[in-house]
Amino acid sequence: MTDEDRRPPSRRIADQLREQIVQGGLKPGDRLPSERELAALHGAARNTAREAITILRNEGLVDAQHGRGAFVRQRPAFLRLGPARYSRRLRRETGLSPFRAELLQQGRQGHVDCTSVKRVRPPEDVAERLGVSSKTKTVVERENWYFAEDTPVQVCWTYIPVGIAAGSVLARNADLGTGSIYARLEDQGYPLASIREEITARMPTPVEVKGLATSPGVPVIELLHTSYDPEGVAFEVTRFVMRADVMTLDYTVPIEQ
Amino acid sequence: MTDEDRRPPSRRIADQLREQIVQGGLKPGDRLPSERELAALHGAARNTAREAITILRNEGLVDAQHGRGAFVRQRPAFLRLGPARYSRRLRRETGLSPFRAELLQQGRQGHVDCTSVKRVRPPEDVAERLGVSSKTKTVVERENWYFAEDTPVQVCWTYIPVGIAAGSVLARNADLGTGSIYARLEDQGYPLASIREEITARMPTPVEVKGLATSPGVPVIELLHTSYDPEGVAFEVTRFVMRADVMTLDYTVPIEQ
DNA sequence: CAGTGGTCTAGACCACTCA
DNA sequence: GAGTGGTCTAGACCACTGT
Repeated sequence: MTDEDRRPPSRRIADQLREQIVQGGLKPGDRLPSERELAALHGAARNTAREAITILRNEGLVDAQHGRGAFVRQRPAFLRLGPARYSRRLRRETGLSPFRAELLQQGRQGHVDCTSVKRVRPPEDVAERLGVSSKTKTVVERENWYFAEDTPVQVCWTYIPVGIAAGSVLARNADLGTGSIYARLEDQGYPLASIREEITARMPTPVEVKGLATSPGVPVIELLHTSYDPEGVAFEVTRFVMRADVMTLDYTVPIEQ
Repeated sequence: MTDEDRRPPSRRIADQLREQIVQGGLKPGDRLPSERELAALHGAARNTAREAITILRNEGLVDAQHGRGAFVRQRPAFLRLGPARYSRRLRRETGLSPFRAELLQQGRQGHVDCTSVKRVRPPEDVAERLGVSSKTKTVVERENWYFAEDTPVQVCWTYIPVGIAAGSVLARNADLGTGSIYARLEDQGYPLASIREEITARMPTPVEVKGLATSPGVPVIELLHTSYDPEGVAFEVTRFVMRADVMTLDYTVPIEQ
């Protein structure tokens, strides 16, 4: 009656499949009926069955694979990133970068590829946070790709004022050594005292879909990180783009009275 | 040559429109050519032009309106939510809830609707954080809808152990009074000392699309908030679901040495 | 090879918006 | 009423995956 029948067929088919997924009749990893099967089953055209599956893909519930079928999406083990990864103690004890240290704590493995280091004009929002001009090449940009067990999970671009990076390994694409980037920034006279992180989410661009091996229906988290020294001077900004399906951010913050 | 021509027509049309959008030839709020116009323009079927627009919608770049056309999406003014909104000082000075206090600071207006208060069995993850059983009705659940200038921006479900809420206004759907929920929790002997927030993003469910008046192509941020008293006892958990297109989370966190 | 999803065509009717 | 997006049909060919 009522709503049930007013729904267009593609919605009805989608709703029915979704029901089976959330109820557990279709489990993560299970294959859905093929588009042609679904169409025959519901007395509809194949495009209509296809539209139903598209709806579920856009909700992130289903993952279609060319030539294989459409599958109930598996949520990979979640990575957690919290501010604890920036602590000097952790850096000293493990000698690792924040990302790898955090992964290690969770009993996982990962690596980071630095794909480019160059001097650039900073984006507007980065320039603002660093207090430098966005008109000229005032910063060093380092591009990094992060992998957990060989699957890409995030990209980032780190911006460091030229005055801080110049002459140090920070301005070159070379091994950053023990303790990674924050240890080198400390060497330059900028110990990390506090961070600001601004977070939002959006759909990935086509480039990001390719690079992060994600699929439509999976958003990305965009995080703008700023590092401050004990005097409150911003000395580094990083823009992260993370696969939302594998990432949880985790903040514990004292509340000022 | 090469890649340009191997792309299917729908992609080519989408890429071309995207180019115009990011270059600025098509500005936020501008109407795209109609599906029929696009089809004629490219010598393709209407469905092909439509597919191109669907691609852009799924990227969150375009918003289609039945009977009116497809428009380059306007990013509404961003709301910022930071931990500062939980400070007792702000609560005392304004007498407002964290949400309205934060909005006020940004020169904006909003309101909150509490749509239900009942005793329930807590979800697994909530029970875990509160240290209560998820088998029985150990918590009071309060559902709230948040509006900024009359547009819905987030929903949340707040869970308070029955032992803390019972007998107080927290267990009833009534005006919470000056300072709102955290003032009442303080009255009950639980002043807020620190918070933990766990953040991820995903596509909205159909119910959320309807309730938050968002459209496909706009993800939601899911935030699990836990409140701790000075002894580190968790006394309240809230699950937020926020429209990612209007929301930025903003954390400033000291780094432990 | 058969079966799958990816894409396209050329129509059709409906529901909505706006003048 | 004209124009828009929303949905559907019944075909077709391609590209990919598996056996």
